Amino acid sequence: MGSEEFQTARGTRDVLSPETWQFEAMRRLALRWAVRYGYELIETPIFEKSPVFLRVGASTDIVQHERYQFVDAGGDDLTLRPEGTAAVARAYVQHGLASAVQPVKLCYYGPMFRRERPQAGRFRQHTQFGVELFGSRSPLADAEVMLLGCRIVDAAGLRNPEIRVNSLGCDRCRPQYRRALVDFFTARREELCQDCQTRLEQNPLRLLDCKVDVAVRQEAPDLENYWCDDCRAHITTVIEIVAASGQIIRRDRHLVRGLDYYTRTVFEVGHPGLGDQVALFGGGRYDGLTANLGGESVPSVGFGMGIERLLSALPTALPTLVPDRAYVAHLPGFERQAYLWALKLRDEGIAVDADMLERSLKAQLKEAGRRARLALIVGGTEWSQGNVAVRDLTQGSQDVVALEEVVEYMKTRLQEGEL
RNA sequence: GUGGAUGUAGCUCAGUUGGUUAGAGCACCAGGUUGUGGCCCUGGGGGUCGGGGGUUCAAGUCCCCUCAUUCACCCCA
Repeated sequence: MGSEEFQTARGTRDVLSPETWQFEAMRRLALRWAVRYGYELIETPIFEKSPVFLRVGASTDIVQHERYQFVDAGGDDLTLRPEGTAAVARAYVQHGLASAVQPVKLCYYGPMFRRERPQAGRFRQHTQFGVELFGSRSPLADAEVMLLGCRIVDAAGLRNPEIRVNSLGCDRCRPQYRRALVDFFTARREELCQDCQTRLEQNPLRLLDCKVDVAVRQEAPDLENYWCDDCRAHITTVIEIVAASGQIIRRDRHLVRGLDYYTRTVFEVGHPGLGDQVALFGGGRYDGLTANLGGESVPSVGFGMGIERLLSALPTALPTLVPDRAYVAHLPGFERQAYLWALKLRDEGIAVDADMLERSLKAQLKEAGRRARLALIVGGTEWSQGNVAVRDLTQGSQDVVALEEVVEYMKTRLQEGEL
């Protein structure tokens, strides 16, 4: 097991083969769909100057308590990114993408860091795929990002995902609702749990999704009755478009989200197998974000998707990208010839292994049987006649092939992979 | 940050009311077959019993602390 101090840090883990290939396949799947929907790929650093995140989520748990923040040797105050949106918005402003052709549709894929207590589907380092659509205030934009997310989930093998959606209103209507909410809960303060009493002061909207005070919250005023005409029209249209596409969507009047930059639309897609609390992906609209980062105000929508969660929820593994392998075994005295053949076959595009432990033919074939589909056996009478024995390790059959035909023979017998 | 459960070989786990050198299956290596894997047989390597302290003639086993894992809460992907 090894010494404790030399193990992965809490909430992090190694991913070994074959699981690594599942991650790789997932990444390709997500990017493939994003490209179909017209997105460009962006990569931002995994750490940013701390103010980038502080500015965007000052009141949220993930930047208040869960930050991996450090001061480097030069005195810079830096933070490992806890989410993708702030960083991508920062890049949008920094590179003047506001003057590019709108809308600007970007997607990203990479690790995120939050110092949380690990548990099922929750890690201190996890991988997110996300998209951000800048420059459109149309309900079509909201619908499009939701639908893209659902396509990826569905294509990965989780059929018929269900979107839960809500509108938090805008600068005009949300303050009124907020006041009504505070009034309502203040009057019934004694009935609230400890957490909710503090939420009442810090983030009243959060009272809506408390799992303890379900009875009280049922009676709380509904956002729907406070939406202004524009907000009402917006969320209504979003739901109509998504539904018209055949995608399941329903409003959840208790859905609010943790990042406080959201305006109007917020949404989540969960999965029963993961427990109802955790979302596969979630996001919303954040019309004021770029303004907070020193740019002009640009309407935008996006989501973040938890890759570890999605992979662990899949009923069956993703198709593998790994090609069939071959193994070049040898009789005593033919190590060098065998190795040269392995090199030649690799140059021909075939995945090939060869013995590096000076093992017996028996041991070589044993290893080959575990990791390869075909084994070449170099040496002996076949070799002296200009041939080589090729053994099919799944069937147990064996052919003698002329050396000049080996490459072609192998290519037709082995299934190619994407890697 | 709060609460519960669990830590014995690479993996999955036995280990009787505390009692000799801590076991099995799988995996790994070698031999049986000096030109052929998968089955079978034989042998082998591999463990500070998570760590520290305590009780005891004696601790994997009992007690305390600690660390890790895990589940739930908080929050979130």
